[in-house]
Amino acid sequence: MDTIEIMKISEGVEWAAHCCLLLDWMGEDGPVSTARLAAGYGLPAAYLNKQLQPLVKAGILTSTAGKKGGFRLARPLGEVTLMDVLAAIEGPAEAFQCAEIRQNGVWADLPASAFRAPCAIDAAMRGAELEWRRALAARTLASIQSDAELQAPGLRTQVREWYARPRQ
Amino acid sequence: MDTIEIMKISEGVEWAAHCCLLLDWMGEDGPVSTARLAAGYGLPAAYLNKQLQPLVKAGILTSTAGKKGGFRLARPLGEVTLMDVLAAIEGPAEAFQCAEIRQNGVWADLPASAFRAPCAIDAAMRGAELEWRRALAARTLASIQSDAELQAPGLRTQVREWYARPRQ
DNA sequence: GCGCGGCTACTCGGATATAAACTGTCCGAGTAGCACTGG
DNA sequence: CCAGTGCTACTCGGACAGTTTATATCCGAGTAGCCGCGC
Repeated sequence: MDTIEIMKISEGVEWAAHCCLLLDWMGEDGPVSTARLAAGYGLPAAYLNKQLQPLVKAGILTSTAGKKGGFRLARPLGEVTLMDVLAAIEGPAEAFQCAEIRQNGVWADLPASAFRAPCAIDAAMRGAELEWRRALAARTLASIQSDAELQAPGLRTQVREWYARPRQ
Repeated sequence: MDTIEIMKISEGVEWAAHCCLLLDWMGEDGPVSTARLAAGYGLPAAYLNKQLQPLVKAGILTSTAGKKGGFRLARPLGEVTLMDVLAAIEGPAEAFQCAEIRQNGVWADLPASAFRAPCAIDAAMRGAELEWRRALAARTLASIQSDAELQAPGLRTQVREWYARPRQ
C-alpha cells in the first residue's frame, strides 16, 4: 500500500459543509445536537463536535447548551461561502508560506533594495492560490445546496423523515 | 504563541523551485552538488537532497554521482511549470478528498441513482482547486526567473560570482 | 612519453530517528426542561 | 389551579491520548577523476 495523499485538507471541512447543509434542512426543528449530526453521517460524535467549534467562533453557527440544545445556523446559507468554512477550520493562513530562503546565502550580500520586491516564486504561488480562494469565496453553501437538491429532488423532506424516524 | 499555519504546502516546494532557478543560472558550469545548493540558501544539505530526489524521478532534474557530480536541469526552464514542481513533491493527489460521508447515514436508503452525480460539495471544491492548478500550470519557471531578473538586474552574474568565490 | 590500473574523494540514494500535526476520546461546567411542592 | 424551586438529563467546550505525516540526520553503494606505475 503506497497511496499518496499529501497536502491534504482536513476532513473537518467536508464534515462542516455537510452539517451546514443539513442544519438548513432541519432548521425549523430547532437545534440539532452533535450526536444526531454524527449519526446522520456515520461520524465520531465527539470529534465532529470538536470540528464544529471553530465554526461557532467564526460566527457561522450558534450553539446552545442544555437538554434540547445543539447547533443552529447563525445566518442563511446564502451568506456563507466555502471560503468561510475552510478559513474557519484550516485557519486564515495561506497554504504556501515563503520562507525567504533567498536571503540566507547567495543574496545575503545584495543591497536591501533587492528585497523590496517580493520573491518571484512567492508571488507566483500567491497568485495561483488567490485564484483558488476567489473561486471558493464565490461559491455560497446555498448554491451548493441547490445543486444537491437538483440532483436528488425531495432531499429536504427525505432528510427530515430520516431524522424523525426513531433510531434503533 | 498561537500562530496558525495549517494546510501547509511542504517547504520542499519552495526549495525545489529556487534550486531549479539556480541550476539554470549555473547551468554552464556543470552539475551542482547538494552541498553547494544548500550552502547557497542556508538549508540542511541532507534534507535538501531528499527533497530533490522526487524531481529526478519526475524528469525535471538529472543527477550524476561521482567526484564532480550533482544535479542538473533535465530540460529548459521554459518547459517546467510550477505545477510540475508541486506535483513532483506533494504528489498528484488533490488537496480535497471527498469521503462520500453522505452515503453513510441519512442517504443510505436512497436509490443508487442518487449517487450517480458526484457530491455537490466535492464538485465545488474540485472546481476551485482546478482553478488553482490551472494557474500553477500556466506559470513556467522561465517566466518566474524572468521576473526575478527584472527586479534585480545582473542576478545571474552575481550568483555565479558568489559561487565562484571560495567559501570560508 | 603514454596507457593502464588502482585508489581516493566525493556524489547520490535510501534507511533510520525525531518533532509536529492530525485524528480520536474522555470528562467536567453549565444550562434548559421538567417534575414536584406549596400556596 | 398556578407559581416557584430544586433536580435531572442532556448539551457543548476544552483537556487528554494515539496515530499518521512531515522534518531532519546518518551511513552505504557507486562513480568519476586522479595519481602512480609499468611499458
